[in-house]
Amino acid sequence: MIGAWETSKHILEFPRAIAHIDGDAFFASCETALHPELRGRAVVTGKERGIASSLSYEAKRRGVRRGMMLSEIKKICPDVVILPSDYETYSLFSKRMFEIMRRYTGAIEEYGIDEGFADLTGMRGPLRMSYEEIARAMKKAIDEELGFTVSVGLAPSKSLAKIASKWQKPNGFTSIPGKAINGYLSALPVENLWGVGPNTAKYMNSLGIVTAYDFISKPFQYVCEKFSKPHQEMWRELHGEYVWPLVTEEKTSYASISKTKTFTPPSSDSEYLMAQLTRNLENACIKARRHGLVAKKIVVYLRTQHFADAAVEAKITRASNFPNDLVSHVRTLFASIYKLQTPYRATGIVLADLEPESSIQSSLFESVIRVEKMHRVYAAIDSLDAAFGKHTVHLGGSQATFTREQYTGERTRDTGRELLVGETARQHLNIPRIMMRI
DNA sequence: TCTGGGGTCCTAGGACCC
DNA sequence: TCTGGGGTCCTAGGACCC
Repeated sequence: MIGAWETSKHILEFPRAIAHIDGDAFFASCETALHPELRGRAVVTGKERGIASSLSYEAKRRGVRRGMMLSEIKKICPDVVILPSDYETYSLFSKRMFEIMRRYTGAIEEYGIDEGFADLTGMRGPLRMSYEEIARAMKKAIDEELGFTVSVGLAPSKSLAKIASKWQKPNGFTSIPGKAINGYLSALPVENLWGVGPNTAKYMNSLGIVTAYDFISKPFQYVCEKFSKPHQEMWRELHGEYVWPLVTEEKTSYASISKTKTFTPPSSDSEYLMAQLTRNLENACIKARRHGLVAKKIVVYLRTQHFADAAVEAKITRASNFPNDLVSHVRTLFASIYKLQTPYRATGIVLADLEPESSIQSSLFESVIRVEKMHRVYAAIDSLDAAFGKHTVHLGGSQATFTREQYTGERTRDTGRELLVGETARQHLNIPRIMMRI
């Protein structure tokens, strides 16, 4: 238990200096940096989804909002430039941003593609600058080298640094020292806090807590009675205590890998839904193989038109990242939640309880030869996909999700075990449509 | 924000064990 | 066999983030 005395002593003697760096309209800014002729124009990314995912400030000024339909955007802003999101390219900008940040401190958390934290504590001496000077220098270097601006917040904790970076945007710099906290929080609605979503906001309002200041004014004891751990921690963070540490290790692994797909119109055709799930499974397995992970648990879920999700999961006795190993589990799970006559609008697969491939020792009872063979088969599939596009080789079961132009559309008798090859690769390599049965 | 896709963490409650 | 207490593990579901 942390007593009040201990807490405040900690704050007074050793306040942290946490900077939060947040890219301004990051995706749109990357595009503008690459294509200077777009400067000053309304730029929107998200073409592939049909809705705006990132917008330039000019687009915002013209009334475009995140999530807006592209057709609607064209109406209110006819000269808008609409681009597909190019994550590969944005990742390169992101990488450069974090490299610049690391010049000032090694303690960097890459929180998202367009934002991160830097712990500047202890760097005043070595850099011969105040914390504010360091944070400003960091911002200046990023702005100049990336070709677009970021907004920076400086505060004693992560959640306050987040508030600070959002305080003035774009191209903002805001510092919230411990003494100034109340001033910033008194006008801030609780729903703007990091970690407070619509449900918690509603709950807080029902307790008469409307602003962030209302929240931190409550005694800690009260907060412990009414809220669970994350919001108790948030209360301390907002008081200027450093509670949530920076996660500075590079993310090397995943807790889970999921793939979902929404389709229109909704469908209640079990064969079609199962085909979608098979394709979700193939996608998830591709990612798992790329990261050298195998799943011990698999989750299947279906989303109805009304967003009432149904999900079931199963343990996998033999951890795997091969779709043909897992598809029978998917079929069983699907059958247990699928309801006749119910239109579904999306399916999803989650691979969970992931472990490194190397940690799995094959049981004495299973054929070592078969496992070796599957590794070679999927190594070949992955390289064919790399050469001719994703899903060049796929299970017969996911056939129904592909368009006719791309594939022949024929039904296969055995959807679970046949590996089919896409037309382009077939013609180039002169291989049969049914590559093999496994 | 009438809703896309990919994640993480927390909690309550049940099963099961001494 | 009506009954006490405590621990651990697992699962389902909720909530939130970008």
